[in-house]
Amino acid sequence: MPELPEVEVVRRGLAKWVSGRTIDSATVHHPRAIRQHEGTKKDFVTRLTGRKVKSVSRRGKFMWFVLDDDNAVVTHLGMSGQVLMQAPDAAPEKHLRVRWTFRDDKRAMHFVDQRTFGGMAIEPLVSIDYDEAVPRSVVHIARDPLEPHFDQDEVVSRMRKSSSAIKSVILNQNVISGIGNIYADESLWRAKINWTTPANRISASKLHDLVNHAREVMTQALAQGGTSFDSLYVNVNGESGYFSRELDVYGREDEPCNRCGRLIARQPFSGRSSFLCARCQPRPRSGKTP
DNA sequence: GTTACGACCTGCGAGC
DNA sequence: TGCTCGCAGGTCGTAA
Repeated sequence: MPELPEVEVVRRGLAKWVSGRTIDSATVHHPRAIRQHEGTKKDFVTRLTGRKVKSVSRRGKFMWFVLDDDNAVVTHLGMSGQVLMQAPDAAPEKHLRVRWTFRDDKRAMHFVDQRTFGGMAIEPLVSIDYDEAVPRSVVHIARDPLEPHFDQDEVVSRMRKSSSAIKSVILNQNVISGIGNIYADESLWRAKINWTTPANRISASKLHDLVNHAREVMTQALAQGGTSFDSLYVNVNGESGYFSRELDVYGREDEPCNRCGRLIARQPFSGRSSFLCARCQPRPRSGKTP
């Protein structure tokens, strides 16, 4: 499941392969892959043909190709999206959704997505602060902890205004971006916070601690190429990351806690799962457990 | 304005 | 062996 480290691995790979190259053709193999694009499939293809890719940027889990006409191709990997650089004559993958070829006839770009939660859309770039520009649909996404202008004091302040469970708050991409289910559980374990704790009942220093752990765990994951549980996440060369071996709680139900030895528990959370150590991360005293 | 929850989607494994 | 069902989960829209 691609979260910030996995998307950044893909972005770095793409930056090497496509920056400065001119798109020769674009093919849409599944309409759902461009459902966020405001124009038609023909419009998507026409507007890409002949455009040069200047660079590849990212905020949180959103990534975009900056084109030479001041538009951007916003790309979200969803749950199962992959961007692969393939030989021009490579056979199409079973779940190939969008394909670009380039005028230099070197490797083509394949957007592959089994569950089609991801997608691509061409959008204008909008100027924001610090002389930066982001695609229109990314304006509402908060800065992620790896960005140079990430304002941690402001993020903690926003967190403390919410009465929601802290896990819901750190998964809210409008508050802090890039964190998904895996790194949320890992950060909360490192900070010794129970995921059900209302955010406004956690001290500012503890929330700073949590954000620092989130930054730390995602930086470590990035250094190891991201977290791969199966073939659903790979880099642009089709290679898996290795951080799943370092996870302390996520996916480790009934295994001993690396800190205290108590068995890791799995709890339902909004239709999905939360993993935690009940000893290291005790429930809030008078809080209600969902 | 804030919060909670369902819908979207496909492959895989468990259970029958 | 083959079928059904639950699970995985990021984002968005809607309801409360």
